[in-house]
Amino acid sequence: MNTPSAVLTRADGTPVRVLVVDDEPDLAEVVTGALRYEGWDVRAAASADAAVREARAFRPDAVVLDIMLPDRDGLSVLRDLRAEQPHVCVLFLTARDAVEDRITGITAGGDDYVTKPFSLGELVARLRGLLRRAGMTRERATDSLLVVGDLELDEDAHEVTRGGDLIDLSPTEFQLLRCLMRHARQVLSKTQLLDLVWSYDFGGGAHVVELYISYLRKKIDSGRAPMIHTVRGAGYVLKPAPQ
Amino acid sequence: MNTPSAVLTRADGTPVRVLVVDDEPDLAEVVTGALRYEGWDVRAAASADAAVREARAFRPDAVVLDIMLPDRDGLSVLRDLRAEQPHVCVLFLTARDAVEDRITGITAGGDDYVTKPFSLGELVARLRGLLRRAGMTRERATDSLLVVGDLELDEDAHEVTRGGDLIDLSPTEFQLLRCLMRHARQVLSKTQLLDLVWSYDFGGGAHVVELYISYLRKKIDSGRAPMIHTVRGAGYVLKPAPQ
DNA sequence: GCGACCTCTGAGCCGGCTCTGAGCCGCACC
DNA sequence: GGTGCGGCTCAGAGCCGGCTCAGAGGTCGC
Repeated sequence: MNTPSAVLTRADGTPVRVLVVDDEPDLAEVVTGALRYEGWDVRAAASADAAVREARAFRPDAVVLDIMLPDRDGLSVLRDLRAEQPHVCVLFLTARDAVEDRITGITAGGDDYVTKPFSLGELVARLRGLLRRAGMTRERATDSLLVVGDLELDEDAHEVTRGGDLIDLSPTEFQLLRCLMRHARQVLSKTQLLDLVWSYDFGGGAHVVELYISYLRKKIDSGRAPMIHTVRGAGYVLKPAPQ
Repeated sequence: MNTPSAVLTRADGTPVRVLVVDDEPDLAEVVTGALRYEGWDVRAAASADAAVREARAFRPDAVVLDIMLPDRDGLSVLRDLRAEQPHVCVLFLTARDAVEDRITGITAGGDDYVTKPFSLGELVARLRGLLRRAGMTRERATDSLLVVGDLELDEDAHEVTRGGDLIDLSPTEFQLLRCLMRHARQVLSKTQLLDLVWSYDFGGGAHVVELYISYLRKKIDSGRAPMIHTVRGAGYVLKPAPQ
């Protein structure tokens, strides 16, 4: 789905390395798959000890780390990781109701976290942001900007403009648009959008996607040449409006 | 039946390898036949355990996997397959009403699924898409574009143009044209088209094919040199119009 | 505790798509 | 030239996919 040029790479041109640490096999599988699909080099570990061992051998650029592990606390794993690789980026996975004060200290150090249940698109975007800000990749700071035609989306500032006009979007609308923009000129099925934008435990059907597409159209396309197109029986595409 | 140049091959030039996993012998037979017709190297397995065993020996590039297997769940099979071959592509087969649960998130990982009853052309197209995007073949990313004369069909964007003019097609028209273009300069019988474009449980006769050919002609050939030709008693061919 | 916003469900509507049937045309073989 | 078959096209019925609206429930901030 990504064109090769869009793959985030390290300074030396090899794919970014990510270690996924989670003890739930299904979740680990889905996350691993999504990151691999980004073109990254991914390995998985199911416990804290395995994570430390794997990190030593694999030397990842980033670690996706579940805070609730069977054997040890995530924060102690962080200390172990940092002891050997001070510059590794860490993205924590945490339950919503879990204490946030422990985490807030972390984010000050440049790391980030997402709360369960999360969406895969969000996870990938956060990870990309971490890596980019850590200067670990070939992308420049300005590459937080997605551009399709006269439509611009700034992933860092969470800002969207069309033809220079600022457009206010809700969180879900923003994620949906980001997803469409990252795959511009390419039909995405409702299921794909559901899998990327909505959290993995979402029980509902693809109807929500239609609904949010209609919201987006109102905010982005209304009164202008449409950019969001329906492909009946297939899904939706975002394309620059022809002049 | 394909011209050799059209056969999708791995990087080393050997045919793509596909493992078909389904416990219904009839369906497995049909699918296996269709994939062999593409020039691919196909093997079959009738259970999850057999699939994992076969995959170990056969080392397929892609797996067509029925989600409803007698012995095990589809997602757990996926895990087992990925554990040994992290980059194998998986196309799930699933009943229409059984979608939604159990396989959420898989399209975000680059895998895909088709719902029963499906058409063989659809199955093949999805599989080709998976393999192409996984970079497992000689084709480049740009090869989502089919070109015959001044007629172009972009499988990713679901876009068709003739002489630069955008042509709007319904889902069935699109599939039919894709099928004709993939077998350009080659007579396809109405039965073949029926088998490829319509789902395998379609009850009607070949008359629909005539009907849809006439729709296509109106949209593609009208006012220009015709590209779709009738071969009386044999079927239809798509050829570049002579200048 | 209240209000604003966001998210999702359900229902209804509309349009277009798909397929059936019938009639017509023309080629081909008597 | 007649007849029959294969193919083409039109018209219409039914259905399905997608869009929108209205409203319930939840969350967050004040």
